[in-house]
Amino acid sequence: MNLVGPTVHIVDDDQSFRTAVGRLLEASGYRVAAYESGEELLARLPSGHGCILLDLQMPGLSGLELQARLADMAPFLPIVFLTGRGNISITVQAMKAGAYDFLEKPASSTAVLEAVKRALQLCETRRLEQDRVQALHTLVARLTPRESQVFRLIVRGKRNKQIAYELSTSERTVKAHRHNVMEKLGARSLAEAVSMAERLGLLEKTA
Amino acid sequence: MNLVGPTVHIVDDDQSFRTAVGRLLEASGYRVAAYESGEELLARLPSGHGCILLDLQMPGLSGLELQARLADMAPFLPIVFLTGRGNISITVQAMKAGAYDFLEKPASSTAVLEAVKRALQLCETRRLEQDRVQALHTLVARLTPRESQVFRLIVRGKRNKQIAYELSTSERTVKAHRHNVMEKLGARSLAEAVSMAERLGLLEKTA
DNA sequence: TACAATATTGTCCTTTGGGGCAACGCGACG
DNA sequence: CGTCGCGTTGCCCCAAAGGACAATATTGTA
Repeated sequence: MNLVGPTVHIVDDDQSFRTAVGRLLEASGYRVAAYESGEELLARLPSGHGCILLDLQMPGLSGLELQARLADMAPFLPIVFLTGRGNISITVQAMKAGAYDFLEKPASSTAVLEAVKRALQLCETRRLEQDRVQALHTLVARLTPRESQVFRLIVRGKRNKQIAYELSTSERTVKAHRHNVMEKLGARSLAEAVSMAERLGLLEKTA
Repeated sequence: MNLVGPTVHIVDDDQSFRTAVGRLLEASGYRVAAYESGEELLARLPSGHGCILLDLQMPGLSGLELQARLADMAPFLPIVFLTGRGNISITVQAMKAGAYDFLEKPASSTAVLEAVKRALQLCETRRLEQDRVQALHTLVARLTPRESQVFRLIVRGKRNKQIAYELSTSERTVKAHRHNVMEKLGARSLAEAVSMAERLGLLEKTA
């Protein structure tokens, strides 16, 4: 699904605007998907590489409301607001909520293209980071419940003896689990295992 | 120096405004320091717990220019813009540059107080985080050059043997350094040492 | 010059970690 | 009913780490 290249999702209730901006972006080599409302965007929730060009005032979901929904549902798609009736207060709200940029209509072609270009770069960065974390999650998910317990204790510096005591089992058993953990995670040293746990936030949580 | 409580630094070229806002904040129990220009603020660079209330248009340094300077010089002081002649573009610039909030004159007392209150909370959060990192830096700084080298290799999962080889010394020596490292860092396990290194970004850098 | 910090190395012993080999009990699923 | 995944455990052995005790060499500085 990612073979299609970056897609710019345009959400605006003004049909002529969608067409105009869509042509501009397509002329620059981007794939474009247009939506008449926030509800429509949510219905065909975009995935993959891209960004969102969002109007502020629309019938139904407002831009800010849609932004809030998207923060959960499509966290890697940067949002660029592009609106005609903005004000400072709204702008601040949008930026605080994580908008990547905020442009005013009419915006110059170069401004829009520049914003889209950078937003797509950000999307790529987010996805790479997401992929790294996802890969770690996948590895950790393959641990059995018991192995997972042992893992948490290992990366907190507990000795096999202590782990055995805390889990009410024998040291030999802990060794077996420990072996499985390291193998399943592909960690060639304790340092690697700790590092993985750190990136997954397993060290603060259970503190 | 931190016994004095949070200080709100007001930077505005309008004397009557400084006085008015200053009184409002003092009435709410904050310490206040007022500055007529960005240059004046930089000259008596504030330290400690606080935040900055910043006008946009001023003779000399503009608000955005001052913000850029402060990002380096006082990174824990959140900046709240409070200006009468703002526009969306400027707002976006300020927010992208890390401003905490952006209010328009005239702003209601409650809006100003609320923004200041939250900015001070953010300052506190930043300072706590900063203190943690600083504490780690201090510990690591106490390592001798050789110990530091050993530390970097330890937290990357290298065996004493390998470290000895890489540093062209004996395994016994590495053991000695390793012992010193763990003691100086107060790490009771390898996991703790790795965790400290991770927080200091020592694992990506030398990767 | 003498002291302090740093880097170095040795021997000896104990504790821990890691792995091989083998085995048992249990619950799930076909 | 048999297989499989999971958790369990024992014995034995080797490698690695940690600590005790001791010592040497270099260098910068009081």
